[in-house]
Amino acid sequence: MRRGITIADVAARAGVSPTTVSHTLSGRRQVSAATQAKVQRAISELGYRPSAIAQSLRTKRTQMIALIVPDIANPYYPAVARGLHDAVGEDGYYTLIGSTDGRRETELGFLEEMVARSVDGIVMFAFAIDTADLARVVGDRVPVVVLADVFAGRHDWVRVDDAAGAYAATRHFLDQGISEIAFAGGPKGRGPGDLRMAGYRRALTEAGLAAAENDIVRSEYTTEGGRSSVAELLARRRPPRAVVCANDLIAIGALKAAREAGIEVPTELGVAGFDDIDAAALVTPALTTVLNPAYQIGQRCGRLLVDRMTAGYQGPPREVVVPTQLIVRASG
Amino acid sequence: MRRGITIADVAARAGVSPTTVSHTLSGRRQVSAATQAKVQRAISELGYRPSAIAQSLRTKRTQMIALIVPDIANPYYPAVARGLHDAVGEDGYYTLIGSTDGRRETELGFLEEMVARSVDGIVMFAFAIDTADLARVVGDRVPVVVLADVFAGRHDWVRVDDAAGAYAATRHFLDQGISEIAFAGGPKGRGPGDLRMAGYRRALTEAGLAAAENDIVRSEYTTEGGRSSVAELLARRRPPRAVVCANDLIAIGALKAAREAGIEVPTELGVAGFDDIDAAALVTPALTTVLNPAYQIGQRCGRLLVDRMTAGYQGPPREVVVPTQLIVRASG
DNA sequence: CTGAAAGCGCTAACAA
DNA sequence: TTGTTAGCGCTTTCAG
Repeated sequence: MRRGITIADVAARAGVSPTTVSHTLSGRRQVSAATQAKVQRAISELGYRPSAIAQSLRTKRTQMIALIVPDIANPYYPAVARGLHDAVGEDGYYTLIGSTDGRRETELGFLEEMVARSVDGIVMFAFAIDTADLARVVGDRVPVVVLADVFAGRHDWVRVDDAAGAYAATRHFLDQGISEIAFAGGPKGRGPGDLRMAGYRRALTEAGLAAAENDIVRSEYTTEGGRSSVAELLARRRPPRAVVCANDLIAIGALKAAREAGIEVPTELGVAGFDDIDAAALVTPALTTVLNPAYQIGQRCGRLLVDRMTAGYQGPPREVVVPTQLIVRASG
Repeated sequence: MRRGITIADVAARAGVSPTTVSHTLSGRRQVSAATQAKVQRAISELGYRPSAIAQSLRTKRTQMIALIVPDIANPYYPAVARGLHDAVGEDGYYTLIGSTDGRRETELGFLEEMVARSVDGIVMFAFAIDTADLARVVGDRVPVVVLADVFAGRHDWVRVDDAAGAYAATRHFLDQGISEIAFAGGPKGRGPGDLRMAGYRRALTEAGLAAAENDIVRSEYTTEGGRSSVAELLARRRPPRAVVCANDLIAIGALKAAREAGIEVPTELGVAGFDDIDAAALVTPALTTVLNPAYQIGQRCGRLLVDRMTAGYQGPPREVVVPTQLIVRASG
């Protein structure tokens, strides 16, 4: 590993001061064309690249954004990461990613580390920490965009309209004249399942149908969870004609349960999912689902952050709600 | 944004020198228990966090690793990212991620940027650059692990055993007494399809069967590509009894083509994929495929890099071949 | 066991 | 239009 070339080396070679080299590079003050040429020549002859570290120490800006997610291997988050990447890339920001597994200690540790590294902004999918934690660890040192309702009103916040999405899916069945509609949710109080259930409930109520507690089953957000909870639903004396699911994996489990019970989808049972993961379009029958636009969410996070970082915006916390969209396929 | 607390503040408060604070933190020299206590108290009273930037400027180490991939939203790469993340995390390294879309200019730009930011190591899925580019931009400043055969022998290199995987899938059909086996590949010369085809060929040859050029179709690495190329195969007078596909998306397209042609899988047509993406287990029938262990690949990259970065290894470039594994499901 | 001082590579007052 | 100088916050000789 050879020693690097510094701005002083370039200055010496070009016969100017380091200041002038710095300014030719940044354009933050006038430099005569002749001098610029000399400097540029020295730079390319030496193969000089400024040290981002030294720049950061001086300017207090690192041009780095931290993205903190529970699991980067879960396909939802890479899509967010890509949206963020694309949104901030043109402003010269890069993304530092960490997976926390949704564990409190890891979430806190990662936040501390990111603050120590002076990232210019943080996008955080917080599962286990609260406002007090965030205030203590980050304070007002770094702008944060959160994706969790516990921080509502205290930080910029981006979310998908979960309730409206599930509402649309439920309406979709109602509009087909189906009224026996069940909901296959996630574990109580964890993840977005409850918000989605609220949308389902509202659609039924508006249609003059009471959502019986009986029509709601719960499981983990997995294929196996959906399979077993929906199997139970289908084994009843009066099984539902349709089931709205809290996410696509549960819905794929529902398809499996129907197949095992000899029930045909969509003629005997309509199935709707939520998220539109890649697999949704690939299963048989292809899944009707609610698009959860991860890419857009990442973009919006990026824009909120860039606004704060460039001081283009300094007002109170904003809430951005990204709309969902019903994607009708073969399952309902 | 309030001004940060520096090591000098802590030193002042604890009544010691910055040197001593530094050493209590790093443990790089003996500090008396009493002094340590004073320093720790001052640190927690002030909420001091050392600046990673200043540390990096001094020590020339950033504890950051760059991961450069064509598309972080493609589910294969996040799994690699997670493996890398987990492998280097315990050594205190964090991962900076960039998506290049496989474009030469973007790949080069990203590399330059990472060198300027003094990352301690680079993991690169190179699609468009060559050894000369890498030598010019990175030189010997930063250890690089590549995942592309054009750099063979010049950098540490990790790859999956593509040929062996496809060989195993082909053998799987041969062992069932099936000898009319086709191959649905990717575009010629792009991606791992050709290596996988070589494994397919070898299995046939070893079984005393000539692989006719006729038994090979090509398409993009997509579901639609697989659907159309396999549809053509199935429309022939003597359609194959099995098809080995260059990746899972093509294989899922093959399932679709069979369904459309009224051909039953696996009884009339066996289908095998490659990669074992999440969707492979979810389609109907579930896909028999070759596990491409992205997570492990990420881990191995991480370990190679950590070895280099900590100077635990300084020898010639190494080549790590990660084994594949046939996963038999319902499609063949 | 502890401290003083130098300097990593850069930028931004301030001065010419 | 350009240069001089003083740090940014830390680690590490070197010297007690």
